[in-house]
Amino acid sequence: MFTPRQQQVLTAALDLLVEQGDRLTMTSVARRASCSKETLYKWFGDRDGLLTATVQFQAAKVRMPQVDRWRLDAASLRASLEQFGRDLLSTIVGEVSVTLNRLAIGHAGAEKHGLGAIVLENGPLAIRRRLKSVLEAGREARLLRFDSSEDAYRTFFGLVVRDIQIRLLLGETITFGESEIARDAATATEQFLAVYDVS
Amino acid sequence: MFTPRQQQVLTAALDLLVEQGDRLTMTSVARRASCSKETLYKWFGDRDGLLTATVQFQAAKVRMPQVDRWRLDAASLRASLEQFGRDLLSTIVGEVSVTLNRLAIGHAGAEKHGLGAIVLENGPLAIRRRLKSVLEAGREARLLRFDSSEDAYRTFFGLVVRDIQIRLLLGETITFGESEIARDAATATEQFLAVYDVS
DNA sequence: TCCGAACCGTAACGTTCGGTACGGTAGCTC
DNA sequence: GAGCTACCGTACCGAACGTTACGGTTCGGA
Repeated sequence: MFTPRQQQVLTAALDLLVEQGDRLTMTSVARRASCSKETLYKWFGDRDGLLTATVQFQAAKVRMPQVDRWRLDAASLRASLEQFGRDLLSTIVGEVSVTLNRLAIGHAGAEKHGLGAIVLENGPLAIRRRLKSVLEAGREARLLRFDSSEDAYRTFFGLVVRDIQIRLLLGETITFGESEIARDAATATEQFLAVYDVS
Repeated sequence: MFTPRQQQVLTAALDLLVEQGDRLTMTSVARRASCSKETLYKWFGDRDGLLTATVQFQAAKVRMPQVDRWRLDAASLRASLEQFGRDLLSTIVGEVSVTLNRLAIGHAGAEKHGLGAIVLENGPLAIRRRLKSVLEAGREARLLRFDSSEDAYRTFFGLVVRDIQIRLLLGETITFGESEIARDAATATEQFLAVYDVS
């Protein structure tokens, strides 16, 4: 997809993005990456192309661990859900995630939805794909009860994320360590099971 | 706070903001409002001042209906919660809300958190203030059980909003009518009570 | 050793846009 | 009517920045 040298450039762009947000200039990227602007334009077309490539590059780095589906009982289901909650929260509170979401949201405001689609696809939707199969396995095993796995996923998302993401995006500085993440994921799982568990 | 003429100008700015996002120029605002740029700078200082005033102006227009707290029983509590859910969803899915949230998020990415604070204060936090008192009244009346009303509010927020807001911000076009809002608010209330109801 | 491709660094171009200056006008006061 | 204030419309200035152009360097292959 990208040559090693291109990956160096994209890494530099990502760093600058985290540091300065959307205000990064082509000149600053070229300087940081020790490459010429001509090369940037040759490789990525224009500024939007560079940003798109950067987002794709970052997205490709995120590799979701797969979760076992065999031997699903109440305990392992709960553990899986908690794991998903932790993954989701860890991703969302990360500086890179906040930065790229801000970038994509800014682009969406300029009628350019390309970045938004990429971020959506590789953030929430990637989690969703994995989680849905677990949820459906849980239903299959008579551990959960719901009509639409889509709705169930979105409820889980809401219980985990709550207002964290929007507050981070709006600039609030929330310190979120491993322990808070684990606690929130556990609480959200508890609440999710209180709603969807076969009771 | 603002003279009628100033309100005309801010309305024009808000319209342009919804139409073109953050790309609106001082010239376009002046033209749309039929005023001179000199006046804009005299009244609002600079571009950021104009944007801030626009956000404040819009925020001041949103007047939350108060909810009765007397005679709180299970039915009226449920009705209040549903009403809050509908209010929250209606606000969030509105074009103006999406636009101003995008604007504030962009500013937060540029280390200028002023707009983010205003949006936060007049959006989620305004709802929270009202909802918290209802929640605490519910606890007082032995209808709800929770330790932290803050956590309870945030859970309700998550159950109502789910992934709607982030998807809208990222540019997804979701058609959301009265009926969907009512249904989602009802479902969220149901789920909230399943978690926090004294059972 | 020569050639060409790729790339670096930098200079330059053109546009956009925030911000300022200025002349003209309507309305109000004395 | 003179003078003042507030405002409109427009022209202008300067900086930032995306984009292009160009000379110089490195390096692999014939």
